[in-house]
Amino acid sequence: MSAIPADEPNIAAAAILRLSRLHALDDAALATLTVSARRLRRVNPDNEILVEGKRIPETLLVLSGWCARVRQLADGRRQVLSFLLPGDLIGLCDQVEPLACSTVVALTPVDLCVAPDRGMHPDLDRAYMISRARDEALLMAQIARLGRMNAYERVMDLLLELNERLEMAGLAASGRFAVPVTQEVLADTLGLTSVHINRTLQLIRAEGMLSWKGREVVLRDADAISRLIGRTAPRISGQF
Amino acid sequence: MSAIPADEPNIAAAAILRLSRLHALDDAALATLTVSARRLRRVNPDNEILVEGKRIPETLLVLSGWCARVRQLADGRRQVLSFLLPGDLIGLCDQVEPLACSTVVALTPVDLCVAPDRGMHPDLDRAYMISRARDEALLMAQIARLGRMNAYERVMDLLLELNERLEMAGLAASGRFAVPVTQEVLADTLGLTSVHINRTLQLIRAEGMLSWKGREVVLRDADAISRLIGRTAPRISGQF
DNA sequence: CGTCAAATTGACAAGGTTCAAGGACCGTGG
DNA sequence: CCACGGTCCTTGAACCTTGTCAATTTGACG
Repeated sequence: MSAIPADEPNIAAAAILRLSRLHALDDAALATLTVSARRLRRVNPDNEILVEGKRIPETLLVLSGWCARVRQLADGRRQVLSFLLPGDLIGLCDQVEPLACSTVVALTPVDLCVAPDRGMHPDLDRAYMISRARDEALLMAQIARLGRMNAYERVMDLLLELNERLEMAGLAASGRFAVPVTQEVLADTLGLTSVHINRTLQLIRAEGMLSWKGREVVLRDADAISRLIGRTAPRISGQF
Repeated sequence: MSAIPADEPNIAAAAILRLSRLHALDDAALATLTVSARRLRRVNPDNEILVEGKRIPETLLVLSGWCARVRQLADGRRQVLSFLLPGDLIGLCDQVEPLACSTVVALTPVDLCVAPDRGMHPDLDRAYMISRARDEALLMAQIARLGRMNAYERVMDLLLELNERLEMAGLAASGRFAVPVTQEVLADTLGLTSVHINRTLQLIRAEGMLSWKGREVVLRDADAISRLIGRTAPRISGQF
């Protein structure tokens, strides 16, 4: 969590912070990450990073920007399965000939790098495993949201989740963070229409629990909101 | 896929068939599985096999019966995340101190055994990895169902998925299989009420695509239904 | 035959969608 | 610097899918 050379132009800072919080990384692992992050790849909004059914050439690490795993139905309806934020891994799996089971698309300008291979650093491997477990837990949380929460709860719950995840990457503090996506995307995430997302957000803002100006969100009292909607954050391993 | 001793009292047949279809298993792996399956554990309906947040002592293999991964909201609402069918693994993950991120409950009388440890047979390890990837794909399919399908499509899509999964374990043939759960459970799975599930099933039956007597379901023409609702089955690796 | 859970039905309410239009915002080019 | 164009946000009204509540029927089983 220390040992990141201060002179690095740290595009990777958020990603490294998140990974090192999943599992403490030794200097060698940090160095490898830093080196990997130098070879970065930029992807523009709406460009596909992975395509459903195609081979996964390598595991990628999100350094900055937001991506989404999406599934498209035959008639064009779209469902966002999950957001991929800085520090998240794309295409991580133990398959030999892995096929992507969902398309991954950039929602904002995104900086990626190829994630260091497994088997190089035990610490890094551990962080990968924990990351994968959290991914799965997020999918489950998403199922519960879509299946059993109303619009109000879905929005709140998602915002709380984003707050937690971004906080881990140092991208949120005291309930304040950027949500650089349109209400349309939120709608496709929460199984609602953008019209209804809009109305729900207005209701929440009117209640004063939330401010949302431009792309900046501020949750007034995350704990209170958690209690209000009865949220239980996913727990995977010891600390988190 | 052969080599299962014919004299075994084969409670484990379905599970072994499924696993061997995920990845061909050599005789040693089959033998190990067969031995593991001898020490079986019976769980009665509504009993919890894993509890959210508790440690996962060992990976289990479902031999017979249906289980469900469920998430309970604070006010009692319940969401079934996925069904666990014969041949499915419970608690499979690479964590060192893994915590269950969902409760697993028996829906019917269930026979389980402890799954052979990893690292014993390469074939078995591969089957495990593929199984885990499929699990994840099923979660994603579930998200798309809940987020972007209506009641009619949700029911159809779930039945098609169950047909495919049970077929792989030899428990479904030509669209015929048992669904040993109440409409209440289906409702908790599909994010609907049991009343609405009931009405939707009646509609589907009236259209003649489906018969559902007792706990026996018959899909008249699975391919036609697939096309009708624009279903695309999840693909993970080469064959499946 | 009685009992209990599960399935079914009806009437009504509500949450969310649809469609259509107007307004705010922002980068671009003249 | 301002006008233009596009995307996103916002709003209203009608509509429809699904939920709620409560009662009735069915079916399995002792």
